[in-house]
Amino acid sequence: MLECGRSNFNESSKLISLFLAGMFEVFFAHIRERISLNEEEEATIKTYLTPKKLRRKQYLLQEGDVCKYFSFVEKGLLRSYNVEDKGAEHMIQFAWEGWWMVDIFSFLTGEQSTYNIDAIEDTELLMIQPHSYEELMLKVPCMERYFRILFQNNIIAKERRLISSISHAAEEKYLNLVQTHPGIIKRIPQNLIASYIGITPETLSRVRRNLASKK
Amino acid sequence: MLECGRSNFNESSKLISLFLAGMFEVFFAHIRERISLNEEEEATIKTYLTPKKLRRKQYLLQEGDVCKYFSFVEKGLLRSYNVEDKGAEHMIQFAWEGWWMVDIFSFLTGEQSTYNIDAIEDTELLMIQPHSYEELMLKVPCMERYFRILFQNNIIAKERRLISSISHAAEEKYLNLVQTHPGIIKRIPQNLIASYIGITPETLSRVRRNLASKK
DNA sequence: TGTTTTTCTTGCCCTTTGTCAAGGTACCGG
DNA sequence: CCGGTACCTTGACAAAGGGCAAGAAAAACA
Repeated sequence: MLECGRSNFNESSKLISLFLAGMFEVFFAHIRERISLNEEEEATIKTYLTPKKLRRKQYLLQEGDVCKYFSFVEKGLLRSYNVEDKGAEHMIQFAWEGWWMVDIFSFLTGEQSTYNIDAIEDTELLMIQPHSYEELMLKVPCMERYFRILFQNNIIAKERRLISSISHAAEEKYLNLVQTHPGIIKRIPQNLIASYIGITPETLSRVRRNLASKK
Repeated sequence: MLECGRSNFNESSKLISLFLAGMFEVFFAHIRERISLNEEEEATIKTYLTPKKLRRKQYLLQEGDVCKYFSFVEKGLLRSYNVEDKGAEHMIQFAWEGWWMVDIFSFLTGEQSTYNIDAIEDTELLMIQPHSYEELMLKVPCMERYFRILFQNNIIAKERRLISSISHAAEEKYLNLVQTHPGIIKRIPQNLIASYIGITPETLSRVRRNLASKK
């Protein structure tokens, strides 16, 4: 896979190699912000990743299945959520360019997931499986460091969301979200945002009306 | 520090060594559940840890200070919380035997903390400072793995708390907490538990009365 | 471009939770 | 053992948010 730099490439394989290079662009930019890698390590990492495309509304994981992929979003937008007995959906996470998506519990333990993951927009992913995840960190030890740093930052983000959730009323929770993720608002339907902050779509609509009239 | 196994120990230094061994008991048990260590590595790790005792109500961190310690609870019980302008406290985390406590954002960035951390019970800690934290992982690489695994599990726990928080009504949130941390209820005052799940002490009191009458 | 589906807004009413205040209970420290 | 502080419970009322239903607006699709 991905043997670049050979001399007898024709025009079409140049296009393929360009396509493949583009495929990892966001991914390695993200990693290089956190750790440094040499070319050999980059090449090794690539062999552990499986690219995949998802169309809008397509599922990556359904409740009851085991989460077999830790997925990096190169392009597009995913959501994870669970569904109550009564049918209500609760947004757990969104992931767009530069974010990972997974049910980490199911991924690590192999137990059935209670989450659903699907695509809000057409999406391009790089996926890694549980055994590859473990093996990659043994083969390329600095990836252990990368994931440790990734998780540190995720804990900070989750802790902030949690504080907002237990501390504030609907309006403040919404303003908080707009502030921390200004980009989110334009790409994600309002009813999903409402669910993400734990209020109904009607309440969010009213909150936004009040905010608009205040200004 | 901690050079054990010398032949000329007298009675009193035996007592000291026993005391010091007890001091790390919970800590190494916790680590050994996640990774394996040889004696040399254990000895190295010990040199990075500072023991500390806190009395009930004593502060480990106050809002506005920088969080200079990543603290492991050997014995006792800590809480972290922040305080609103109006004076309301919001519990962020509890930590008892086998848990770490820190404002990880402030610890990693050196920026001022918005958290307070204090002791609910008399507490014994093992603390590590930011530069030691980074250095330890370089000297004992499997500690990088340990923290990666620790953070993975913390993410799972935080995600569950978050789902409970955005999905459920007061009663369900309380039952959820009782189920995931049965031990918590006995040691932590009810008003702090209420704050932890984002409801008022009055509401929690009513929830508990309803639950008691249902049975 | 027209049609269908999804998403958003609004009004009305009801439930849940918060607020304030008072009184009781348990626990801690001298 | 006694007094004070912290904690818990209860009631009455207020406010915030949820549920339902209908219609408007926007987006997707063919």
